[in-house]
Amino acid sequence: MTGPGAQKANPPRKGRSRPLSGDDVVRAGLQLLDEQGLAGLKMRSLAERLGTYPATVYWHVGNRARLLAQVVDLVLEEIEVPEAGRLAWPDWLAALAREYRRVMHRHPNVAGLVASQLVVSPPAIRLVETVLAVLAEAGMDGQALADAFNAYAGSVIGWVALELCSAPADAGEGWQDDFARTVRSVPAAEYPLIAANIDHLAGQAFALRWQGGSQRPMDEGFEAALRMWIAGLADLLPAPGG
Amino acid sequence: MTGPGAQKANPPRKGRSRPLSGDDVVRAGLQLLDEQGLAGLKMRSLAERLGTYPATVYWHVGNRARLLAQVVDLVLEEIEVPEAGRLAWPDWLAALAREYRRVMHRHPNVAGLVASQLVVSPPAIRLVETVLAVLAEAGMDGQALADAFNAYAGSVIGWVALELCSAPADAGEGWQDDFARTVRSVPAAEYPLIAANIDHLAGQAFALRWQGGSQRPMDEGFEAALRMWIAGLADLLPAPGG
DNA sequence: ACCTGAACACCGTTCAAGT
DNA sequence: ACCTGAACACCGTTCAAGT
Repeated sequence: MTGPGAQKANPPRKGRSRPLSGDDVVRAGLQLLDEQGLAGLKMRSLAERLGTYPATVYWHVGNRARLLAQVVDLVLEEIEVPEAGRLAWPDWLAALAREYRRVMHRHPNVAGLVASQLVVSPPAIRLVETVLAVLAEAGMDGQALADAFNAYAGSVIGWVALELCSAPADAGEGWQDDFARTVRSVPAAEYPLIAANIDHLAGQAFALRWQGGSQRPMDEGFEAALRMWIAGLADLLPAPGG
Repeated sequence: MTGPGAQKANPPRKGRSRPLSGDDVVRAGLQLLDEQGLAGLKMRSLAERLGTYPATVYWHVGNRARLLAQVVDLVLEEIEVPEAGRLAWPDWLAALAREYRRVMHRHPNVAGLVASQLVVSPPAIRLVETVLAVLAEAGMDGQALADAFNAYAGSVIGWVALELCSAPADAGEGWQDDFARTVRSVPAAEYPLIAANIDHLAGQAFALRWQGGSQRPMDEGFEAALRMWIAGLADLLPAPGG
């Protein structure tokens, strides 16, 4: 009765010769995350997209939390680490930060996951080692090295996660316009500096914008933050004469 | 049959004279979030704790997303802004960052929410104004002011969110020990710098730790990051001669 | 080893009705 | 205005069984 030509592909079925692999599932999960957001990445939807049943997805990835961790790893592997030795350490750290941000902008919904999970995974560890190598070359060592790494990594990852946060799913149509109006009409008496600089702040500053960084990238803001981090790192270096 | 003395308070009922207010609900929501985590903050649990029905909670706060936003605001209001004019701008910015972190450590599960939501709310805007005032006093203006604000705020909020991220709920008992062992035994051939500095990194550096900042605060790491941010901000200032 | 088919428990949300 | 009682839709997860 359920003959060929199922137009809607509603019953899970698909021309597949090779059996499904864990990698297939994770890759499809990333696609779904990119297209539909974190809430849209449902085990059921994923199964449907793969032409199987939920239990099959579970067989391959364990559960949703593990799937998300693997998706994060997949994205971290997209990061192309700058060549060592060709750049001075400030330029190298800047280049890696830009590359990290570039990859996260390709997968905006992953940025928050990186920041919210306690990831200890091969792709992450590999990145750590390369950053440590550069900081060590700059003259860092021991506790200072660890501190500098945490300061740099935490700033970059955290800042980009903040940039790429998204609007509440709850929000209706006119929501953005409403907020834009609200922000643009803050009372100058109460908030003189916001009012005086409103053209540089409205829609562009944290807590005063109504679009995530995916809709409206904060390119100049990131470059300024990058200058700040790099200049500040130089300050953490042991005195040259030391 | 269901006489008095319901020992378990299982059926929602509670001695309450005053009707429930929206604030009551939000405050109870924060309590639940602090005690049980984000996944534990369920509309049903919240209703039970308040001695009512889920629909009552919805009547007061709309839906879960709006509840979370209000909880964030409640926490932001705990922040005690340092007095203006008594501190030089670098010290004032450092004091505010420490105070922000202190409040977030009181409510570790809120730190990630601040970073993941596009909040535009009165408590947030008030904080923005005070930071802008200090940056302006330091000599910032216009686009540079906005950039410096974003660099500072994004770094502080992002870094603390990263520090306070939590372990996957999925993790079993021996999970932390397993990870500790894995990290402590990274092959020195592949990861020479991690191996060489393992005592300063294991359990303390991003991507190499197995506890969130709530279990193991990164006090020194934060102070180092703070030095980096402040020193870097000075670098963003217009030249004194300008 | 890999997949099917169906079910369970649970949670956000809503609705009609009460006071 | 504020609350009750019950229901709906949906989603993560599991289980027994197939090949």
